[in-house]
Amino acid sequence: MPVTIKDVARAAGVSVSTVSRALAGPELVSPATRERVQRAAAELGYQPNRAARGLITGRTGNIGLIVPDLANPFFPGVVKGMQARAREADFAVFVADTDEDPAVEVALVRQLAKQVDGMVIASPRMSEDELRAAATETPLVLLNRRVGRIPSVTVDNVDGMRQAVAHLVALGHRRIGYVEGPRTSWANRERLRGLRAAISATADGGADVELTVLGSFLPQFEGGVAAADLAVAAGVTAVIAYNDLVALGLLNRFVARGIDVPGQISVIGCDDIVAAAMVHPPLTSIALPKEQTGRAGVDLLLALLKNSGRSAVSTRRELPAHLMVRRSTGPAPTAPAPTDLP
Amino acid sequence: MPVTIKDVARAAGVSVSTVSRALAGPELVSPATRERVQRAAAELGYQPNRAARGLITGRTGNIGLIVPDLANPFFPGVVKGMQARAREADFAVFVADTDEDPAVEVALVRQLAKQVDGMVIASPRMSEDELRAAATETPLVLLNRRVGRIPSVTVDNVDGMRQAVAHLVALGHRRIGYVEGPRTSWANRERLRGLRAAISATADGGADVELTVLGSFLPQFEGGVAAADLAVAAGVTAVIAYNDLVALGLLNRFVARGIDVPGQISVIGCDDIVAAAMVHPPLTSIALPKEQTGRAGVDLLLALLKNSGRSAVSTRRELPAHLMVRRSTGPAPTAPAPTDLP
DNA sequence: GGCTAGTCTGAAATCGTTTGCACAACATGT
DNA sequence: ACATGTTGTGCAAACGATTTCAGACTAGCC
Repeated sequence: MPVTIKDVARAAGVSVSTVSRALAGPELVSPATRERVQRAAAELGYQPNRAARGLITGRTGNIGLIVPDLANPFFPGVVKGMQARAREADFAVFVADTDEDPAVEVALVRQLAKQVDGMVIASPRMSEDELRAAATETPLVLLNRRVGRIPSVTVDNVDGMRQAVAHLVALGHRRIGYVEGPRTSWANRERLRGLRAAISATADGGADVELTVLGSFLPQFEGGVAAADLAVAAGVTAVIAYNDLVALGLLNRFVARGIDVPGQISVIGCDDIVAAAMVHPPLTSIALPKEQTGRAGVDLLLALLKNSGRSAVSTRRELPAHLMVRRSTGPAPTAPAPTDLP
Repeated sequence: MPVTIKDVARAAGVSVSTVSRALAGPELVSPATRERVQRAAAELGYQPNRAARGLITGRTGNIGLIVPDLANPFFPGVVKGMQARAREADFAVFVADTDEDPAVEVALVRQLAKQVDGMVIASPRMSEDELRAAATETPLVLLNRRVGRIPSVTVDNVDGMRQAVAHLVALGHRRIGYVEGPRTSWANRERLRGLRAAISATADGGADVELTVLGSFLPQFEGGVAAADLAVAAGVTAVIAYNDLVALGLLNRFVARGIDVPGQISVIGCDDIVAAAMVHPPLTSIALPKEQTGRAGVDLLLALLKNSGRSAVSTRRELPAHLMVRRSTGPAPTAPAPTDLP
């Protein structure tokens, strides 16, 4: 029932090899036959059988994406970007979710590797060695993380933090808290580094800005809820959270305790997930270009596949972050720090 | 480099046919050789080449999932469920996002159909005829929608609404609003139907409960923001929204206008997305079993594939909904309706 | 012991495509 | 005219599995 290359060959009055060539490399056949073949193929609605092609070329036409948790609103954006770009290049995308479990992650990479030409993996959890090992087995692009010479797409966390700090300092904040995510997270370390750099880059060399690091906490809503009280106890006037989920947890707990945001304490998140704009007050957040991250990941992977293993020309992409200022940040309170509140 | 069936055959001292049989149907070979072959396969780490298998069997081992918008937090849950169930059955899942565009949807179904053995589609937008047509071309399971005899997984929206109405009525509410989603959405019609049924099922036959239908609105945050003022103007004491995104929009606008929730007006959403529990006040919502929906979708599809087209035994699954009561609903205000407020 | 039935196994065909090789046709340079 | 390239095309061999068919062997029965 399905139309094969033979049908096209018969219809065009040529051999199957000619059909194959006419459709693959336009240079390999005469213009006349190419035309004839292409018309025949179009008329019959011919679609090459991917299994057959894959069998001989050794390629699947698929790429894999591994994310720790699809329910984290950061990732759907990335998936969308990947989809779009992959479709343009006639690739299909397998998405796999590891439920934040590094063991599952490793197993999944193994399993998926057989079914795809390469994979993009957003994995804060896997160890560097495991990643390096995986990278030797299959073309690999890392998202939001750098390990050795493995191609990666990252966001300029340091600059994002610079913007956040500049914003807070301009508002008069001098006692800033940072709620850490998982210590093993590359992004977490990077953000902390950026934070410190940003502070020492302020007007007075950062002398009068005090940074309190809290954590680490789970990168989820509950983590933020748990961290909120510590932030209050620490007497900071502004908190920057590892990500938006944590920031929402903070916000939630502050409201529950009757602490005014941003009147008494300002909150900044990271990722700019959709929910950030939906809460009250709307959350100021460091926006990461999610879709672009996905697209760039595919781009790098495609380049990698083209060079079939040798390191691509541009093996790293760093994307800009930018601060979305909303209502959860405001002037620092002049009154005593919220320590002595209910 | 990769280990093929030949390698296993050589290692086990048998022919490739025997290896194939030993691994596929344990009954087809003698226990002794089966044992030998299986050990050899395990030792070599043999993984059958899916392209080769697909070429001869005509199956890909993949299934497709089409969703309107991955950024809608309802879907990641569904994806997770599908993933999990599909992996158990040794299938891989292609996920495609249509950006809420019915045209893209149709094109995508066509394209994807060639690459998968069947697909699960959550499509409020495609027309019934298009869906019927698609169903003849490839095994298909519908999510949250029923069309003719196409297998489907739905949630008991009617019962969900019954619970919501019972909850509100018990709290003393008599003037209830419903914010409609897209009129073309099957789920929207179903929910409205359930709502009406639930009201006429109340103690007094629904005589003193008044339902105001508002809309329709986009099934997104902005839709809720837009609907909020209408709800206030209509003088209802409780609003049920088409989904949680809309409900969050309502909540947001109410807070912005200084209207107390649930003091002056109660809000109920639908879907129970993660963000529902993260806002203030936490949103009462009709929870749909997202992961289970995904799993059930795969189950039905697998059954469909086994019967290779003929209608499966159980061609429909209806899953229960249940109301998650949180803080956005409370006793109806005894004071005059909020109409005459700022 | 010979015939039949049953159980296991292997050889070979097959799926639809790509690609190395050979060959034909024709143009080019001498 | 002949060797030499160049260009376009077809034949046939892969790729790695499944599956049909037939053969080998064992066992059972008269």
